[in-house]
Amino acid sequence: MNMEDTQADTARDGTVGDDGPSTKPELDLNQFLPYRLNSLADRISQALAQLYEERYQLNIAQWRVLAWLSHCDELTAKKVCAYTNMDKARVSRAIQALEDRGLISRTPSPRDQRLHDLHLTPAGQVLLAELIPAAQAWEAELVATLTAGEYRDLLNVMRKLERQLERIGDKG
Amino acid sequence: MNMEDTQADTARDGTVGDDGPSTKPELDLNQFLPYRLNSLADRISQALAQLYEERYQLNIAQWRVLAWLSHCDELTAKKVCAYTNMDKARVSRAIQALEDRGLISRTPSPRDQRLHDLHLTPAGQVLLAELIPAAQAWEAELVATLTAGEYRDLLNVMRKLERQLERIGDKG
DNA sequence: CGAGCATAGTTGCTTTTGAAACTATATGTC
DNA sequence: GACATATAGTTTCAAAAGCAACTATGCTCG
Repeated sequence: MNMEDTQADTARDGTVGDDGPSTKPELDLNQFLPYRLNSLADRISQALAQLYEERYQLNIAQWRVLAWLSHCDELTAKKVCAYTNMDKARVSRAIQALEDRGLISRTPSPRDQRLHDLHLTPAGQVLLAELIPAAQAWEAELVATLTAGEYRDLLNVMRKLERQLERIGDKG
Repeated sequence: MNMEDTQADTARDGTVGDDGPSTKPELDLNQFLPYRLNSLADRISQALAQLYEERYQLNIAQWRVLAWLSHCDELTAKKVCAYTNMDKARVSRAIQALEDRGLISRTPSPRDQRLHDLHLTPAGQVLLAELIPAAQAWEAELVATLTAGEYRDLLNVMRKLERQLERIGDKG
């Protein structure tokens, strides 16, 4: 943070002549949305993780499986992959860990033996009955300084970015 | 997505009597800001990464070091850690890789032999002269659907969240 | 000055992750 | 019905990441 004696910045307007005609490109990551968004999301994730990591020994993949299970009545590993954009190996390991701990059960689907239907066990339900309100309370505190309008606009803008991202990704 | 024959959902309003008085807590991750933000940031990062990974064989840590170097005249590994919230081992390895490729130089600071001042080599400058405009163009396309106001508001809200995050983190 | 503490950066080690190979089940075609 | 192909999920293996120990330098206070 000690910037008082950085003098090269005086050339920022490109008026220095001896370095060629094209102004040197600079990227201020603090003004660069992908970086800022990633940084913010990282910090939020890390802070929230304390809720489920320390208190319940869950990693983020396990937490996500449980959260999806809390409001999906039929869930498979495949669906978790699709919903969360996580690798199937990662999901597989998360599910296995949760099963080993007795938090979820895994039954082969009668319709298709390749699929395994996931369900919360009573123990899992108990855990979530504690964890979900805590997570919601934490989120409420996080957004406490936002007005209702700001919160709504934020979600709208995020939706816009998601759509635009798909559009960009499609055409390359 | 095939939900037409999931019948357990009929109990969603908590009117089922035999499962206790407290309504089952559900967490819809799609309405949960930490998840949504993380998901969006992940997708953006991943899409952007194609710019510097495929074309320039840079990973995200290396890209960040270069980007900071593009507008910091004095940079050390320590500062990169502070700015980017990355682990110092990760930063150290990124710096080493960049030096091995001749994109940056690393000179012990004359003031303090523990510090190493980082600088772009000409080769590094050439690379950035290509990469930075490409990254900025990509970002511009990403935010193309946002109005100026939406963009400004987004950054403002992100700043608010960052500040609130620190406040929450401080008190636990 | 010198002993003890702090700091910048590197290295070693363990865990986590992701890509790809693999298993087992299902489907489609002839 | 048999063969080719697709899909869900697991396992294996190599690369990446994080923690902690370590090195080297600098600082503080007696």
